[in-house]
Amino acid sequence: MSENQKIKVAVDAIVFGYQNNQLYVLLIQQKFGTETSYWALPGGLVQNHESLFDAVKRELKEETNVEVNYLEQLYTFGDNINRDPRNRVISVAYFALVDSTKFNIKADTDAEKVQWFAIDAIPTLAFDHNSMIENSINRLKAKLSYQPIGFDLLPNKFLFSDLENLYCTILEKEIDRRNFRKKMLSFGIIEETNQFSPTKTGRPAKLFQFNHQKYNALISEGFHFEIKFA
Amino acid sequence: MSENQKIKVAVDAIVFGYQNNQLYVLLIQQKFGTETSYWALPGGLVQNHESLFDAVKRELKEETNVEVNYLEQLYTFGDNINRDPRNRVISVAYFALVDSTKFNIKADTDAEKVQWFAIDAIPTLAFDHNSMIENSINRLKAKLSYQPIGFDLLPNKFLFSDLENLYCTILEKEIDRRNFRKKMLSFGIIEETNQFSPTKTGRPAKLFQFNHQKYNALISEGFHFEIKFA
DNA sequence: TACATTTGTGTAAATCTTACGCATTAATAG
DNA sequence: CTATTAATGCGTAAGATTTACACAAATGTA
Repeated sequence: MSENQKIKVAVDAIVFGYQNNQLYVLLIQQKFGTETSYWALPGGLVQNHESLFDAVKRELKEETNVEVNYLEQLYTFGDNINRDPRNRVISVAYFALVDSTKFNIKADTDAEKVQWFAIDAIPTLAFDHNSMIENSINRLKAKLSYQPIGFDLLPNKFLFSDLENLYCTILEKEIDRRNFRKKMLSFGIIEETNQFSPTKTGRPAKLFQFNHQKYNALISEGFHFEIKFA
Repeated sequence: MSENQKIKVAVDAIVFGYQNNQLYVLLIQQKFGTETSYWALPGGLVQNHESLFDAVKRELKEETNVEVNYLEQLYTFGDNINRDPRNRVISVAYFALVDSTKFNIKADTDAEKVQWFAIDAIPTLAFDHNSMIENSINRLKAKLSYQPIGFDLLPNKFLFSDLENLYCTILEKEIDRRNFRKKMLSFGIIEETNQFSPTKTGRPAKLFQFNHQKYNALISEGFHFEIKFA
């Protein structure tokens, strides 16, 4: 029983972005390794004296040049003991949300290519990365209803219609515009700016922004965000 | 950067039980290791060709003689790189719910002692196990409202008043008995048996049971359990 | 036989959710 | 410069859910 443990620990990041009414995932193609011909999630082995959290952030920066807004541990994949053909590797997956318009993704040290993939056009990936993504989409969907994380996918200032579309798109549901707006505003965590958007057509729209402080204050009073749809 | 990775992978189990209107956690005292004087969560290193899930179940069985009802991955603790003074160890924590009346806990191969501790009387534990427990209590509280997992802490057949007390105790809230019952029954996942309880005093109470099949059927139709309190 | 104790049940008020349509603003085309 | 198009912004009534609340029924015990 006490043979030496030879399990490797990796981290992987599922980074979501949102643009043009579509949800995207950030993928890379590795320079080295056994599966260089497949696209894969950014990630890699954890260093001996590095926290898991730091490891994901490092890998992301190194491989894609992205720095994240919202990062959360998703799940540790370690039940399929052959998930990586080289060694026994368990992977701690993190999921992240970013404003994808803000980044200049570029393949760096360890990656050959980096690219945003629309989530309904993801190819077959290395290892078990497809199922990791599945998994995190479910988490994202669930969280969207009970934590105000949609904002992390949007620019700082956004249109109400963008926010609404984001919810529609990700949850794959129709939403009543009036009820959505009423509910969202009722929390008091979104404030209007006095800027207007450069819309292409139709009545110009106010830009709104999420008020983190207000939200944190509410949270500490026991407030619980929740938004649902028919 | 590419020095050999020397990180060990462990699993730990936070096993909850419920008795006498109190929530309990199962703890052991280790026979070997650096922290034999502290109580600790059952757990240990994962074997090379064993899934994480199998590892927890094995450790639990070996150390405490408990086999679980409900087992779920909680979180992977790996940010505090000195959490175990011997080596860099990351631990994948699982949380479990059992009907504690059903088990005959006994210290086995690797454990010196095993004991249920009421959660408001937990001593200072080995490693970062206190915070793991904190963490899982929060998860338990949250889950209780949106998954019917309370039943896993109770015997197969239970009194409505037990179920109610369980919710009160864990959530630390007052609950209106009538509304609770009405709501719970409205889901149609609990059925009454025709047995009555051996209560010590007062009107005898019907025994109820959770109908797993019914619940699964509902789930696959998109049903979402949810029970909240003022 | 009355008392203590616990189970079992219904209803009205208040709150939250849903459904739904029209006026406003600006750009564009005629 | 006027009419058209496209999007924003707003309110109300009906329905559903949640909350608050009290008394009768069944048993054991003194």
